Amino acid sequence: MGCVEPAAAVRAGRGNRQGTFRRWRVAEYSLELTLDCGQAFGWTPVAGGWEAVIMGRWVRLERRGAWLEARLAEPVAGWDWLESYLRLGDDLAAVRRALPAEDRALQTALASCRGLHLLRQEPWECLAAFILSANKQIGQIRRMVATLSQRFGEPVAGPLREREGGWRAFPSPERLAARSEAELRACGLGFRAPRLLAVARAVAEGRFDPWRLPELSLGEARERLLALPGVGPKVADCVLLFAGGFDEVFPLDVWTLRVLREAYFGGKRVPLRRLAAFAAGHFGAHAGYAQQ
DNA sequence: TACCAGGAGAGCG
DNA sequence: CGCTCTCATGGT
Repeated sequence: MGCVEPAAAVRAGRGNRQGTFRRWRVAEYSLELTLDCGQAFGWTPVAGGWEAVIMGRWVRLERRGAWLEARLAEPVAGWDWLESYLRLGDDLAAVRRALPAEDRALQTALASCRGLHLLRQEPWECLAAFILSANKQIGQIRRMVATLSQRFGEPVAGPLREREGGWRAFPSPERLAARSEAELRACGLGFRAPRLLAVARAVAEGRFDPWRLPELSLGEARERLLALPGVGPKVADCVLLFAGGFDEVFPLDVWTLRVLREAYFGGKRVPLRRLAAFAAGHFGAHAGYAQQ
């Protein structure tokens, strides 16, 4: 039954309470580990909390003792969208129990990442961000996402921020598709600009629908992602895991490859496809949590 | 200044 | 296939 205390859920009418403030009693939830681990790139630490625009709304999250608090700029009718995004229903203890107990390297990693949740992000923004991630560091990815939002994103109600011209959502496919490659390059995207633009146009024109990925089988979803320019195995797996609801996916990047080689193959050089096969078999249904 | 960053795509043998 | 090189840009 997850991290949400049943009494709180009942009292709040299962998340349908109206307003700009909501809090959940959580057993295990680290905002820092969850929002700053490289799965999402839009969150900023502000005055002891975390702020971002998600699902078209400005949101501030803060941890107070056993409570996770959310604050909005405008009232909403319900909170399911945020509970889903944060995956508040995930029972981390149950996830840990389902992962291989005899794996010491994994158990050590789990112990140091207590409270790290996967997120269920918006498919389009997640796809775009990971297309931008190619050969970039996390800080640079954040900057690209922020610049695109500032210049091309939809304005969103939020607290005053004079210097940056207010809060904006990550630009929709349609808004990006209306721009030129030169305008995207001017945001520091480099060779990623034509890739992002091509995918934005594919989505805007209805040739690809990232919101429908969860309806597909894993194989089908991955295949469709890989057909897009700028999307290879790593980016595809990140989108499948962080936005597609496929928890069994284990994205292989340079860091996880390094760790896998160290922990399970004595640091020796191993063919990438062998590492992929090992990860797929070893970690099981919650491989995504193991990877994070 | 040289090197590299949580990849992908093109060009080889 | 599997390997290597290139691709823009900004930060150490």
